[in-house]
Amino acid sequence: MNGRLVEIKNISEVAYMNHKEQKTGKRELILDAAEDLFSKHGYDGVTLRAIAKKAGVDVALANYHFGPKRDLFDAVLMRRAKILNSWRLKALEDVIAAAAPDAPSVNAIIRAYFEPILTRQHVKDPGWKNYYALIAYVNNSPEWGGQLMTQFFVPLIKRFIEALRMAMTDVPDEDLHWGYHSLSGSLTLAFAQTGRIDHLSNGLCRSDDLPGACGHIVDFITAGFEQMRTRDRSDKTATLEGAAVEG
Amino acid sequence: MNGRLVEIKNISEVAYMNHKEQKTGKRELILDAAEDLFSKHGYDGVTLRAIAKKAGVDVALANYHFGPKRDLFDAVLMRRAKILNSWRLKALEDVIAAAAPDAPSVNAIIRAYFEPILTRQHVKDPGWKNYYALIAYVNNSPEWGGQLMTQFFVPLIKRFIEALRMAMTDVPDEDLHWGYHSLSGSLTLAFAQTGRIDHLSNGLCRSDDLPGACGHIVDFITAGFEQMRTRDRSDKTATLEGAAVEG
DNA sequence: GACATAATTCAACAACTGTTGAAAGTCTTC
DNA sequence: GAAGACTTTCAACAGTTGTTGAATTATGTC
Repeated sequence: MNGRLVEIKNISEVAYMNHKEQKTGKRELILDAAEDLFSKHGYDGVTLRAIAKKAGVDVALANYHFGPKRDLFDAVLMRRAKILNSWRLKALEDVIAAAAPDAPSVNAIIRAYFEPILTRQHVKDPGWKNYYALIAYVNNSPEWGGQLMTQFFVPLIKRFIEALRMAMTDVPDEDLHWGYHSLSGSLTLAFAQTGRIDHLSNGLCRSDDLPGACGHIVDFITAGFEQMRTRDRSDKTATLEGAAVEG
Repeated sequence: MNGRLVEIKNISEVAYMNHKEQKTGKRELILDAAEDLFSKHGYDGVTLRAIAKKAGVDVALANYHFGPKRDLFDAVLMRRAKILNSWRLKALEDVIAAAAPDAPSVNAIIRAYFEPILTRQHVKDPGWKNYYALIAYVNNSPEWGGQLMTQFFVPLIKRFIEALRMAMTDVPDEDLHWGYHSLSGSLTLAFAQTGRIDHLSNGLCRSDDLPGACGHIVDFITAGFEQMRTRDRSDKTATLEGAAVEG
Protein backbone atom coordinates (compact mmCIF):
# COMPACT_ATOMS: atom_id res chain seq x y z
CA MET A 1 0.00 0.00 0.00
CA ASN A 2 1.32 3.40 -0.97
CA GLY A 3 1.18 6.07 1.71
CA ARG A 4 0.99 8.93 -0.76
CA LEU A 5 -2.16 7.50 -2.28
CA VAL A 6 -3.70 7.05 1.12
CA GLU A 7 -3.02 10.67 1.87
CA ILE A 8 -4.76 11.92 -1.24
CA LYS A 9 -7.76 9.76 -0.53
CA ASN A 10 -7.82 11.35 2.89
CA ILE A 11 -7.96 14.89 1.51
CA SER A 12 -10.98 14.29 -0.67
CA GLU A 13 -12.69 12.55 2.22
CA VAL A 14 -12.16 15.54 4.47
CA ALA A 15 -13.43 17.97 1.87
CA TYR A 16 -16.49 15.79 1.62
CA MET A 17 -16.91 15.55 5.38
CA ASN A 18 -16.90 19.29 5.74
CA HIS A 19 -20.05 19.61 3.73
CA LYS A 20 -21.82 16.57 5.07
CA GLU A 21 -21.11 15.04 8.45
CA GLN A 22 -18.25 14.51 10.85
CA LYS A 23 -16.64 11.09 10.72
CA THR A 24 -15.70 9.88 14.16
CA GLY A 25 -13.61 6.88 13.20
CA LYS A 26 -10.26 6.12 14.74
CA ARG A 27 -8.67 7.50 11.63
CA GLU A 28 -9.79 11.01 12.56
CA LEU A 29 -8.77 10.44 16.16
CA ILE A 30 -5.24 9.76 14.96
CA LEU A 31 -5.21 12.95 12.91
CA ASP A 32 -6.50 14.96 15.87
CA ALA A 33 -3.90 13.53 18.23
CA ALA A 34 -1.12 14.04 15.71
CA GLU A 35 -2.26 17.60 15.05
CA ASP A 36 -2.20 18.39 18.73
CA LEU A 37 1.20 16.86 19.46
CA PHE A 38 2.94 18.04 16.28
CA SER A 39 1.81 21.61 16.96
CA LYS A 40 3.33 21.51 20.43
CA HIS A 41 6.56 19.58 19.92
CA GLY A 42 7.31 19.69 16.20
CA TYR A 43 7.79 16.80 13.82
CA ASP A 44 10.78 15.14 15.45
CA GLY A 45 9.55 15.81 18.96
CA VAL A 46 6.61 13.44 18.58
CA THR A 47 6.70 9.66 18.40
CA LEU A 48 4.11 7.52 16.70
CA ARG A 49 3.56 5.76 20.00
CA ALA A 50 2.72 9.05 21.70
CA ILE A 51 0.19 9.80 18.99
CA ALA A 52 -1.30 6.33 19.20
CA LYS A 53 -1.54 6.53 22.97
CA LYS A 54 -3.32 9.90 22.84
CA ALA A 55 -5.69 8.60 20.19
CA GLY A 56 -6.30 5.42 22.16
CA VAL A 57 -5.26 3.09 19.36
CA ASP A 58 -2.41 0.77 18.53
CA VAL A 59 0.83 2.06 17.06
CA ALA A 60 0.50 0.07 13.88
CA LEU A 61 -2.82 1.67 13.00
CA ALA A 62 -1.27 5.00 12.12
CA ASN A 63 1.02 3.29 9.66
CA TYR A 64 -1.88 1.34 8.20
CA HIS A 65 -3.91 4.46 7.46
CA PHE A 66 -1.24 6.94 6.47
CA GLY A 67 1.94 5.03 5.69
CA PRO A 68 5.24 6.38 6.99
CA LYS A 69 5.39 9.09 9.65
CA ARG A 70 6.19 11.80 7.17
CA ASP A 71 3.01 11.10 5.24
CA LEU A 72 0.96 11.31 8.42
CA PHE A 73 2.40 14.77 9.00
CA ASP A 74 1.47 15.81 5.49
CA ALA A 75 -2.03 14.45 5.96
CA VAL A 76 -2.46 16.55 9.11
CA LEU A 77 -1.32 19.66 7.28
CA MET A 78 -3.53 19.08 4.27
CA ARG A 79 -6.69 18.19 6.13
CA ARG A 80 -7.59 21.79 6.90
CA ALA A 81 -5.44 23.61 4.36
CA LYS A 82 -7.95 23.24 1.54
CA ILE A 83 -10.79 24.55 3.69
CA LEU A 84 -8.89 27.55 5.04
CA ASN A 85 -7.60 28.31 1.58
CA SER A 86 -11.05 28.41 0.01
CA TRP A 87 -12.42 30.60 2.79
CA ARG A 88 -9.65 33.11 2.39
CA LEU A 89 -9.94 33.16 -1.36
CA LYS A 90 -13.67 33.78 -1.17
CA ALA A 91 -13.25 36.60 1.36
CA LEU A 92 -10.69 38.24 -0.89
CA GLU A 93 -12.79 37.93 -4.03
CA ASP A 94 -15.79 39.33 -2.16
CA VAL A 95 -13.79 42.38 -1.13
CA ILE A 96 -12.57 42.93 -4.67
CA ALA A 97 -16.05 42.52 -6.11
CA ALA A 98 -17.60 44.85 -3.53
CA ALA A 99 -15.21 47.67 -4.44
CA ALA A 100 -15.33 47.16 -8.21
CA PRO A 101 -14.74 48.91 -10.47
CA ASP A 102 -12.52 50.76 -7.98
CA ALA A 103 -9.65 49.03 -6.22
CA PRO A 104 -10.39 47.78 -2.70
CA SER A 105 -8.81 49.55 0.26
CA VAL A 106 -5.68 48.13 1.82
CA ASN A 107 -7.49 47.67 5.10
CA ALA A 108 -10.25 45.66 3.46
CA ILE A 109 -7.70 43.37 1.82
CA ILE A 110 -5.84 42.76 5.05
CA ARG A 111 -9.09 42.04 6.82
CA ALA A 112 -10.03 39.53 4.17
CA TYR A 113 -6.85 37.67 5.04
CA PHE A 114 -7.62 37.62 8.76
CA GLU A 115 -11.38 37.24 8.89
CA PRO A 116 -11.65 33.56 7.93
CA ILE A 117 -9.40 32.68 10.85
CA LEU A 118 -11.41 34.56 13.44
CA THR A 119 -14.93 34.14 12.27
CA ARG A 120 -17.02 31.04 11.66
CA GLN A 121 -17.66 28.97 14.71
CA HIS A 122 -14.20 27.49 14.99
CA VAL A 123 -12.45 30.29 16.85
CA LYS A 124 -12.54 28.20 19.98
CA ASP A 125 -12.36 24.82 18.27
CA PRO A 126 -9.23 23.24 19.79
CA GLY A 127 -8.58 21.39 16.55
CA TRP A 128 -8.30 24.59 14.55
CA LYS A 129 -6.31 26.23 17.30
CA ASN A 130 -3.79 23.41 17.17
CA TYR A 131 -3.74 23.63 13.41
CA TYR A 132 -2.89 27.32 13.50
CA ALA A 133 -0.06 26.63 15.91
CA LEU A 134 1.12 23.90 13.58
CA ILE A 135 1.18 26.32 10.66
CA ALA A 136 3.28 28.62 12.80
CA TYR A 137 5.74 25.78 13.32
CA VAL A 138 5.90 24.91 9.64
CA ASN A 139 6.10 28.53 8.57
CA ASN A 140 9.22 29.29 10.56
CA SER A 141 11.04 26.04 10.04
CA PRO A 142 13.68 26.09 7.30
CA GLU A 143 13.03 22.38 6.89
CA TRP A 144 9.35 22.78 6.05
CA GLY A 145 9.20 26.44 5.03
CA GLY A 146 9.68 25.87 1.32
CA GLN A 147 7.80 22.60 0.98
CA LEU A 148 4.36 21.36 0.14
CA MET A 149 2.60 23.62 2.61
CA THR A 150 4.00 26.69 0.93
CA GLN A 151 3.23 25.47 -2.54
CA PHE A 152 -0.33 24.98 -1.46
CA PHE A 153 -0.68 28.55 -0.25
CA VAL A 154 1.26 30.22 -3.04
CA PRO A 155 -1.69 30.79 -5.41
CA LEU A 156 -3.67 32.48 -2.64
CA ILE A 157 -0.76 34.65 -1.59
CA LYS A 158 -0.09 35.70 -5.18
CA ARG A 159 -3.72 36.71 -5.55
CA PHE A 160 -3.45 38.58 -2.27
CA ILE A 161 -0.39 40.53 -3.35
CA GLU A 162 -2.05 41.19 -6.67
CA ALA A 163 -4.95 42.83 -4.85
CA LEU A 164 -2.53 44.96 -2.85
CA ARG A 165 -0.88 46.01 -6.10
CA MET A 166 -4.29 47.16 -7.32
CA ALA A 167 -4.89 49.11 -4.13
CA MET A 168 -1.48 50.76 -4.14
CA THR A 169 -0.29 51.64 -7.60
CA ASP A 170 3.30 52.79 -8.07
CA VAL A 171 4.52 50.78 -5.08
CA PRO A 172 7.43 48.48 -6.04
CA ASP A 173 6.79 44.76 -5.97
CA GLU A 174 9.77 44.38 -3.69
CA ASP A 175 8.04 46.42 -1.01
CA LEU A 176 4.83 44.46 -1.37
CA HIS A 177 6.58 41.13 -0.99
CA TRP A 178 8.54 42.20 2.08
CA GLY A 179 5.31 43.61 3.45
CA TYR A 180 3.62 40.27 3.08
CA HIS A 181 6.60 38.66 4.75
CA SER A 182 6.14 40.91 7.78
CA LEU A 183 2.45 40.20 7.80
CA SER A 184 3.10 36.48 7.68
CA GLY A 185 5.63 36.65 10.50
CA SER A 186 3.34 38.65 12.77
CA LEU A 187 0.37 36.44 12.13
CA THR A 188 2.44 33.33 12.59
CA LEU A 189 3.82 34.35 15.98
CA ALA A 190 0.33 35.22 17.16
CA PHE A 191 -0.85 31.80 16.00
CA ALA A 192 1.92 30.02 17.83
CA GLN A 193 0.38 31.16 21.12
CA THR A 194 3.62 30.77 23.00
CA GLY A 195 2.31 32.62 26.02
CA ARG A 196 5.20 35.04 25.91
CA ILE A 197 3.11 38.19 25.51
CA ASP A 198 1.12 37.16 28.57
CA HIS A 199 4.30 36.99 30.57
CA LEU A 200 5.77 40.14 29.04
CA SER A 201 2.70 42.30 29.54
CA ASN A 202 1.92 40.93 33.01
CA GLY A 203 -1.39 39.53 31.82
CA LEU A 204 -2.52 42.68 30.02
CA CYS A 205 -2.47 40.85 26.67
CA ARG A 206 -3.43 37.20 26.29
CA SER A 207 -1.99 34.76 23.78
CA ASP A 208 -5.20 32.78 23.52
CA ASP A 209 -7.26 35.85 22.63
CA LEU A 210 -6.94 35.51 18.87
CA PRO A 211 -9.67 38.03 17.99
CA GLY A 212 -8.09 40.63 20.23
CA ALA A 213 -4.67 39.90 18.81
CA CYS A 214 -5.86 40.18 15.22
CA GLY A 215 -7.65 43.44 15.91
CA HIS A 216 -4.34 44.98 16.84
CA ILE A 217 -2.34 43.24 14.14
CA VAL A 218 -4.72 44.24 11.34
CA ASP A 219 -4.33 47.92 12.14
CA PHE A 220 -0.59 47.52 12.61
CA ILE A 221 -0.09 45.74 9.30
CA THR A 222 -2.41 48.04 7.38
CA ALA A 223 -0.30 51.02 8.42
CA GLY A 224 2.82 49.12 7.43
CA PHE A 225 1.52 48.76 3.90
CA GLU A 226 0.07 52.26 3.68
CA GLN A 227 3.44 53.91 4.39
CA MET A 228 4.80 52.36 1.18
CA ARG A 229 2.95 55.03 -0.80
CA THR A 230 5.21 57.74 0.59
CA ARG A 231 8.21 55.70 1.59
CA ASP A 232 11.67 57.15 1.30
CA ARG A 233 13.61 54.55 -0.68
CA SER A 234 17.04 56.09 -0.49
CA ASP A 235 19.60 53.55 0.66
CA LYS A 236 19.44 53.52 4.42
CA THR A 237 21.52 50.37 4.68
CA ALA A 238 24.66 52.42 4.35
CA THR A 239 23.43 54.77 7.07
CA LEU A 240 22.72 51.88 9.38
CA GLU A 241 26.07 50.24 8.84
CA GLY A 242 27.94 53.49 8.91
CA ALA A 243 26.46 54.51 12.23
CA ALA A 244 27.74 51.37 13.88
CA VAL A 245 31.17 51.50 12.33
CA GLU A 246 31.62 54.84 14.04
CA GLY A 247 30.56 53.61 17.47
CA MET B 1 30.44 16.67 37.18
CA ASN B 2 27.43 18.95 36.93
CA GLY B 3 26.37 20.09 33.47
CA ARG B 4 24.75 23.27 34.72
CA LEU B 5 28.02 24.37 36.26
CA VAL B 6 29.88 23.60 33.06
CA GLU B 7 27.44 25.77 31.16
CA ILE B 8 27.92 28.75 33.42
CA LYS B 9 31.67 28.42 33.17
CA ASN B 10 31.17 28.44 29.43
CA ILE B 11 29.29 31.72 29.37
CA SER B 12 31.96 33.64 31.20
CA GLU B 13 34.58 32.10 28.95
CA VAL B 14 32.76 33.27 25.86
CA ALA B 15 32.30 36.77 27.21
CA TYR B 16 36.02 36.81 27.87
CA MET B 17 36.83 35.44 24.43
CA ASN B 18 34.89 38.17 22.75
CA HIS B 19 37.18 40.82 24.10
CA LYS B 20 40.41 38.92 23.72
CA GLU B 21 40.95 36.08 21.30
CA GLN B 22 39.05 33.28 19.61
CA LYS B 23 39.50 29.86 21.13
CA THR B 24 39.67 27.14 18.52
CA GLY B 25 39.34 24.11 20.77
CA LYS B 26 37.09 21.19 20.02
CA ARG B 27 34.71 22.58 22.58
CA GLU B 28 33.90 25.52 20.30
CA LEU B 29 33.69 23.23 17.29
CA ILE B 30 30.96 21.30 19.06
CA LEU B 31 29.04 24.50 19.82
CA ASP B 32 29.38 25.63 16.20
CA ALA B 33 28.17 22.30 14.84
CA ALA B 34 25.31 22.17 17.30
CA GLU B 35 24.32 25.75 16.49
CA ASP B 36 24.22 24.96 12.80
CA LEU B 37 22.21 21.75 13.10
CA PHE B 38 19.82 22.92 15.81
CA SER B 39 18.96 26.00 13.76
CA LYS B 40 18.07 23.86 10.77
CA HIS B 41 16.32 20.87 12.33
CA GLY B 42 15.26 21.94 15.81
CA TYR B 43 16.13 20.34 19.12
CA ASP B 44 14.65 16.90 18.58
CA GLY B 45 15.69 16.77 14.94
CA VAL B 46 19.37 16.61 15.80
CA THR B 47 21.27 13.73 17.36
CA LEU B 48 24.42 14.06 19.39
CA ARG B 49 26.13 11.78 16.90
CA ALA B 50 25.28 14.12 14.03
CA ILE B 51 26.76 17.02 15.98
CA ALA B 52 29.87 15.05 16.86
CA LYS B 53 30.33 13.94 13.27
CA LYS B 54 30.03 17.50 11.96
CA ALA B 55 32.46 18.73 14.59
CA GLY B 56 34.85 15.89 13.85
CA VAL B 57 34.94 14.60 17.40
CA ASP B 58 33.68 11.63 19.36
CA VAL B 59 30.10 11.47 20.63
CA ALA B 60 31.12 11.28 24.25
CA LEU B 61 32.98 14.55 24.09
CA ALA B 62 29.84 16.63 23.90
CA ASN B 63 28.56 15.03 27.04
CA TYR B 64 31.87 15.58 28.78
CA HIS B 65 31.87 19.32 28.08
CA PHE B 66 28.21 20.18 28.42
CA GLY B 67 26.49 17.35 30.22
CA PRO B 68 23.10 16.19 28.90
CA LYS B 69 21.83 17.19 25.49
CA ARG B 70 19.47 19.76 26.89
CA ASP B 71 22.34 21.61 28.55
CA LEU B 72 24.27 21.68 25.29
CA PHE B 73 21.29 23.36 23.67
CA ASP B 74 21.18 25.95 26.44
CA ALA B 75 24.90 26.55 26.07
CA VAL B 76 24.47 27.22 22.34
CA LEU B 77 21.68 29.70 23.04
CA MET B 78 23.56 31.52 25.78
CA ARG B 79 26.89 31.79 24.00
CA ARG B 80 25.83 34.76 21.89
CA ALA B 81 22.78 35.96 23.82
CA LYS B 82 24.80 38.03 26.27
CA ILE B 83 26.73 39.73 23.47
CA LEU B 84 23.69 40.53 21.35
CA ASN B 85 21.82 41.72 24.39
CA SER B 86 24.51 44.19 25.42
CA TRP B 87 24.83 45.57 21.89
CA ARG B 88 21.12 46.18 21.65
CA LEU B 89 20.94 47.76 25.05
CA LYS B 90 23.78 50.11 24.23
CA ALA B 91 22.23 51.14 20.90
CA LEU B 92 18.97 51.88 22.66
CA GLU B 93 20.58 53.91 25.42
CA ASP B 94 22.58 55.85 22.85
CA VAL B 95 19.42 56.79 21.00
CA ILE B 96 17.72 57.88 24.19
CA ALA B 97 20.74 59.90 25.29
CA ALA B 98 21.10 61.56 21.89
CA ALA B 99 17.53 62.82 21.94
CA ALA B 100 17.49 63.89 25.61
CA PRO B 101 15.81 65.77 27.09
CA ASP B 102 13.26 65.11 24.35
CA ALA B 103 11.92 61.63 23.69
CA PRO B 104 13.57 59.76 20.81
CA SER B 105 11.62 59.18 17.61
CA VAL B 106 9.86 55.88 17.04
CA ASN B 107 11.99 55.25 14.00
CA ALA B 108 15.20 55.75 15.96
CA ILE B 109 14.05 53.28 18.60
CA ILE B 110 13.14 50.64 16.04
CA ARG B 111 16.46 51.12 14.32
CA ALA B 112 18.27 50.68 17.60
CA TYR B 113 16.66 47.26 17.84
CA PHE B 114 17.72 46.24 14.33
CA GLU B 115 21.12 47.86 13.95
CA PRO B 116 23.17 45.53 16.15
CA ILE B 117 22.03 42.60 14.05
CA LEU B 118 23.01 44.09 10.74
CA THR B 119 26.08 46.05 11.57
CA ARG B 120 29.40 45.02 13.00
CA GLN B 121 31.33 42.68 10.84
CA HIS B 122 29.26 39.58 11.53
CA VAL B 123 26.49 40.12 9.00
CA LYS B 124 27.99 37.39 6.89
CA ASP B 125 29.43 35.34 9.73
CA PRO B 126 27.76 31.93 9.28
CA GLY B 127 27.86 31.39 13.03
CA TRP B 128 25.74 34.44 13.71
CA LYS B 129 23.44 33.65 10.80
CA ASN B 130 22.80 30.21 12.25
CA TYR B 131 22.25 31.76 15.64
CA TYR B 132 19.60 34.11 14.31
CA ALA B 133 17.81 31.20 12.66
CA LEU B 134 18.02 29.37 15.97
CA ILE B 135 16.41 32.27 17.78
CA ALA B 136 13.65 32.16 15.20
CA TYR B 137 13.11 28.50 16.04
CA VAL B 138 13.06 29.12 19.77
CA ASN B 139 10.87 32.19 19.44
CA ASN B 140 8.02 30.41 17.68
CA SER B 141 8.13 27.16 19.57
CA PRO B 142 5.58 26.84 22.38
CA GLU B 143 8.03 24.47 24.04
CA TRP B 144 10.85 27.00 24.25
CA GLY B 145 8.95 30.27 23.87
CA GLY B 146 8.51 30.93 27.55
CA GLN B 147 11.80 29.55 28.81
CA LEU B 148 15.26 30.71 29.69
CA MET B 149 15.85 32.44 26.38
CA THR B 150 12.83 34.69 26.89
CA GLN B 151 13.71 35.45 30.47
CA PHE B 152 17.09 36.54 29.28
CA PHE B 153 15.65 39.01 26.78
CA VAL B 154 12.81 40.30 28.94
CA PRO B 155 14.75 43.16 30.60
CA LEU B 156 15.85 44.46 27.20
CA ILE B 157 12.36 44.24 25.74
CA LYS B 158 10.86 46.02 28.74
CA ARG B 159 13.37 48.81 28.31
CA PHE B 160 12.53 48.91 24.63
CA ILE B 161 8.80 49.21 25.23
CA GLU B 162 9.50 51.82 27.86
CA ALA B 163 11.30 53.91 25.25
CA LEU B 164 8.35 53.55 22.88
CA ARG B 165 6.07 54.70 25.68
CA MET B 166 8.22 57.81 26.00
CA ALA B 167 8.06 58.46 22.25
CA MET B 168 4.31 57.94 22.04
CA THR B 169 2.47 59.28 25.04
CA ASP B 170 -1.22 58.48 25.43
CA VAL B 171 -0.89 55.19 23.56
CA PRO B 172 -2.28 52.27 25.61
CA ASP B 173 0.22 49.72 26.87
CA GLU B 174 -1.86 47.03 25.24
CA ASP B 175 -1.17 48.50 21.81
CA LEU B 176 2.53 48.79 22.52
CA HIS B 177 2.83 45.17 23.60
CA TRP B 178 0.96 43.84 20.59
CA GLY B 179 3.10 46.09 18.45
CA TYR B 180 6.23 44.55 19.84
CA HIS B 181 4.73 41.13 19.23
CA SER B 182 4.26 41.98 15.55
CA LEU B 183 7.77 43.35 15.38
CA SER B 184 9.14 40.20 16.94
CA GLY B 185 7.21 37.97 14.56
CA SER B 186 8.35 39.86 11.48
CA LEU B 187 11.95 39.94 12.56
CA THR B 188 11.86 36.29 13.51
CA LEU B 189 10.53 35.11 10.18
CA ALA B 190 13.16 37.16 8.38
CA PHE B 191 15.81 35.57 10.59
CA ALA B 192 14.60 32.09 9.87
CA GLN B 193 15.67 32.53 6.25
CA THR B 194 13.33 29.84 5.03
CA GLY B 195 13.81 30.83 1.40
CA ARG B 196 10.10 31.23 0.92
CA ILE B 197 10.18 34.89 -0.13
CA ASP B 198 12.73 33.99 -2.77
CA HIS B 199 10.34 31.47 -4.21
CA LEU B 200 7.30 33.68 -3.83
CA SER B 201 8.83 36.77 -5.42
CA ASN B 202 10.58 34.84 -8.19
CA GLY B 203 13.98 35.92 -6.93
CA LEU B 204 13.11 39.60 -6.56
CA CYS B 205 13.65 39.41 -2.79
CA ARG B 206 16.32 37.25 -1.18
CA SER B 207 16.10 35.56 2.20
CA ASP B 208 19.81 35.79 2.82
CA ASP B 209 19.86 39.55 2.26
CA LEU B 210 19.36 40.52 5.89
CA PRO B 211 20.27 44.21 5.47
CA GLY B 212 17.81 44.54 2.60
CA ALA B 213 15.14 42.73 4.57
CA CYS B 214 15.63 44.89 7.64
CA GLY B 215 15.52 48.08 5.59
CA HIS B 216 12.00 47.19 4.54
CA ILE B 217 10.94 45.83 7.88
CA VAL B 218 12.12 48.87 9.84
CA ASP B 219 9.95 51.21 7.77
CA PHE B 220 7.05 48.78 7.89
CA ILE B 221 7.20 48.38 11.65
CA THR B 222 7.75 52.08 12.32
CA ALA B 223 4.53 52.87 10.49
CA GLY B 224 2.77 50.15 12.45
CA PHE B 225 3.67 51.87 15.69
CA GLU B 226 3.05 55.40 14.43
CA GLN B 227 -0.57 54.66 13.56
CA MET B 228 -1.28 53.94 17.21
CA ARG B 229 -1.30 57.67 17.86
CA THR B 230 -4.49 58.10 15.81
CA ARG B 231 -5.86 54.59 15.97
CA ASP B 232 -9.59 54.01 16.08
CA ARG B 233 -10.10 51.76 19.09
CA SER B 234 -13.80 51.09 18.71
CA ASP B 235 -14.53 47.38 18.88
CA LYS B 236 -13.95 46.07 15.41
CA THR B 237 -14.09 42.45 16.51
CA ALA B 238 -17.87 42.54 16.38
CA THR B 239 -17.72 44.00 12.89
CA LEU B 240 -15.36 41.31 11.73
CA GLU B 241 -17.44 38.49 13.12
CA GLY B 242 -20.70 40.06 12.04
CA ALA B 243 -19.53 40.41 8.48
CA ALA B 244 -18.81 36.71 8.25
CA VAL B 245 -22.03 35.62 9.85
CA GLU B 246 -23.84 37.44 7.08
CA GLY B 247 -21.91 35.82 4.24
C1' DG C 1 -25.09 -17.24 7.59
C1' DA C 2 -21.02 -17.63 4.56
C1' DC C 3 -17.68 -14.85 2.57
C1' DA C 4 -14.69 -11.19 1.19
C1' DT C 5 -12.91 -6.93 2.56
C1' DA C 6 -11.47 -3.50 5.64
C1' DA C 7 -10.00 -2.24 10.25
C1' DT C 8 -7.40 -3.13 14.28
C1' DT C 9 -4.23 -5.41 17.32
C1' DC C 10 -0.20 -8.19 18.58
C1' DA C 11 4.56 -9.29 18.69
C1' DA C 12 8.80 -8.41 17.08
C1' DC C 13 12.51 -6.58 14.08
C1' DA C 14 16.78 -3.85 13.24
C1' DA C 15 18.45 0.62 13.71
C1' DC C 16 19.22 4.45 16.43
C1' DT C 17 19.02 7.24 20.82
C1' DG C 18 21.38 9.57 25.01
C1' DT C 19 24.42 8.33 28.37
C1' DT C 20 28.33 6.21 30.89
C1' DG C 21 32.73 4.10 32.79
C1' DA C 22 37.07 2.84 31.67
C1' DA C 23 41.03 3.43 28.88
C1' DA C 24 44.21 6.21 26.24
C1' DG C 25 46.07 10.47 25.04
C1' DT C 26 47.69 15.40 25.85
C1' DC C 27 49.21 19.17 28.36
C1' DT C 28 51.15 21.70 32.23
C1' DT C 29 54.11 22.12 36.26
C1' DC C 30 57.53 21.06 39.15
C1' DG D 1 60.80 13.19 33.02
C1' DA D 2 57.51 11.97 36.53
C1' DA D 3 53.01 13.38 38.37
C1' DG D 4 48.74 14.91 37.97
C1' DA D 5 45.01 17.19 35.88
C1' DC D 6 42.48 17.91 31.86
C1' DT D 7 40.87 16.07 27.01
C1' DT D 8 39.54 12.80 24.00
C1' DT D 9 38.36 8.29 22.43
C1' DC D 10 36.58 3.57 22.74
C1' DA D 11 33.14 0.20 23.60
C1' DA D 12 28.99 -0.82 25.31
C1' DC D 13 24.55 -0.30 27.94
C1' DA D 14 19.48 -0.06 28.18
C1' DG D 15 15.67 2.16 26.22
C1' DT D 16 13.23 3.98 22.24
C1' DT D 17 12.39 4.63 17.40
C1' DG D 18 9.69 3.70 12.83
C1' DT D 19 8.19 -0.09 10.48
C1' DT D 20 6.35 -4.72 9.24
C1' DG D 21 3.92 -9.31 8.71
C1' DA D 22 0.89 -12.28 10.71
C1' DA D 23 -3.11 -12.90 13.51
C1' DT D 24 -7.62 -11.20 15.11
C1' DT D 25 -11.74 -8.71 14.95
C1' DA D 26 -15.32 -5.85 12.81
C1' DT D 27 -18.09 -4.54 8.64
C1' DG D 28 -20.65 -4.96 4.86
C1' DT D 29 -22.58 -7.98 0.67
C1' DC D 30 -24.84 -11.50 -1.62
